[in-house]
Amino acid sequence: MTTRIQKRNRRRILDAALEVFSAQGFRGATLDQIAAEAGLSKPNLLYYFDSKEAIHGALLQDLLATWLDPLRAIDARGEPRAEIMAYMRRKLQMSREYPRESRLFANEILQGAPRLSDFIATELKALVDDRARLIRRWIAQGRLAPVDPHHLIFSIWALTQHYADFDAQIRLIRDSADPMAGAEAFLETLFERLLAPEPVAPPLTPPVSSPAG
Amino acid sequence: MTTRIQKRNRRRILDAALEVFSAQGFRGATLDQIAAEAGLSKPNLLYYFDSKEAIHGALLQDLLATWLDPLRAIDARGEPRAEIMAYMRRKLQMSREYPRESRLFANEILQGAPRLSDFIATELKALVDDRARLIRRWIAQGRLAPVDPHHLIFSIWALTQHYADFDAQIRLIRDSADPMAGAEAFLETLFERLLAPEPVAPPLTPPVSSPAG
DNA sequence: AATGACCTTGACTGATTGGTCAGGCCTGCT
DNA sequence: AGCAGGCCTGACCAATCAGTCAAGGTCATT
Repeated sequence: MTTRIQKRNRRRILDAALEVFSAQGFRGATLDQIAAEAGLSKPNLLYYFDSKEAIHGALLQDLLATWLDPLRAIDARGEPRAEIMAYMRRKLQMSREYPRESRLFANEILQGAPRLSDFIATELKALVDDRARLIRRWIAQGRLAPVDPHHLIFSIWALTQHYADFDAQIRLIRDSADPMAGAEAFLETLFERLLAPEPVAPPLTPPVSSPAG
Repeated sequence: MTTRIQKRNRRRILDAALEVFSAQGFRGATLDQIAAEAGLSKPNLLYYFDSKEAIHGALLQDLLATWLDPLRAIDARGEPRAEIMAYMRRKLQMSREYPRESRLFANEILQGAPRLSDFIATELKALVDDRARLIRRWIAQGRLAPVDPHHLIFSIWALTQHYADFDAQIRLIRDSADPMAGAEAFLETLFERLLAPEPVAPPLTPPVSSPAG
């Protein structure tokens, strides 16, 4: 059973670890930093978690448990453009509310995804492929502009996570106190125009002169 | 003066260091790794460079010397949409040809840009602000759709660099041998639709009933 | 082939780091 | 109050790391 103290200290440690790992990467972070941030001693950290790896693994597990939710929430029965716009908005919201988690993830991928390759190759890939099929169906129905579904998903990831992952750069370039100001409106315009089915010419039935069935 | 051997070994070291730093980050990389990758002994590395910091600094300096070129090359006299499309294509080309440099940069920004804040706050910001003014002028002339220039630039960075920085993830999701296949066509569609001035209604002169000058 | 500058390295050092451990403290229960 | 479990820590260890150094090897020039 888990005591009150355990619950509190595990939470403290994971929060401190998220702060440090997301800012320094796995190898750059030290247990001393995490211990200081958590207000605990280093041996005490190791009383609650077996190792540095274990702390990091627990963080990743927490993250992955909800990482796919926004993508999963795309509803096949909804209106295509509204569904994708809502997905983009959910991802942007995640960047705003959980920038440390986004950077933790980015750090892992940047280093070649050594600890995430299994998750990505199985769970994430399966979900993405499924959503790509759905988008392709929507396109075939003429309800979305014909775009490559994988690249569409990647573009949503890239654009939304950029605001969390490259926050330091954006802050230095924009004078605004809120580096994400205006981002949502911009991305809405961008994806509205990308996905609007209007500019798509209906499938041409070329004026056939040859005898057809 | 620099001898033939110096030139060769410095190049070897910087190439090895780029490989290791871009994959592991500054703190994650070790001189032993770099030495092994370069085929030199660790003391020999330190014969050519004063310290680990010095190697990393030399890499950043090399990178920053050309990092702004694509943005600088936007020509105020050119056709607005063509200029921005060409900029996007140059950035994508950089991600294709120099993914390690892109990841080196991304690593730095992710960690809060400790070694780049000066460059970003001065050189990069000045150039971005200048380009933003140019884009705003183009928009005022009705030659581009009205979009926030800063977000437009950020979106080009996000979308193009994503293919280099998140390469590991993309590889695992796409079966294609070339993770960037189709990226250029997709991004061309995306930015064509975003920037096309057509959907923009001309500035409304509302049917005024009150006396106007 | 001799000279001197340049190049290379094994062996080392001090600092940092992840992790251990024996012992002491606190907390909740009776 | 006393006790048993869970909780906490100073001191320590072995491994790893950036960086040093003295000594020996190599190269171009004469």
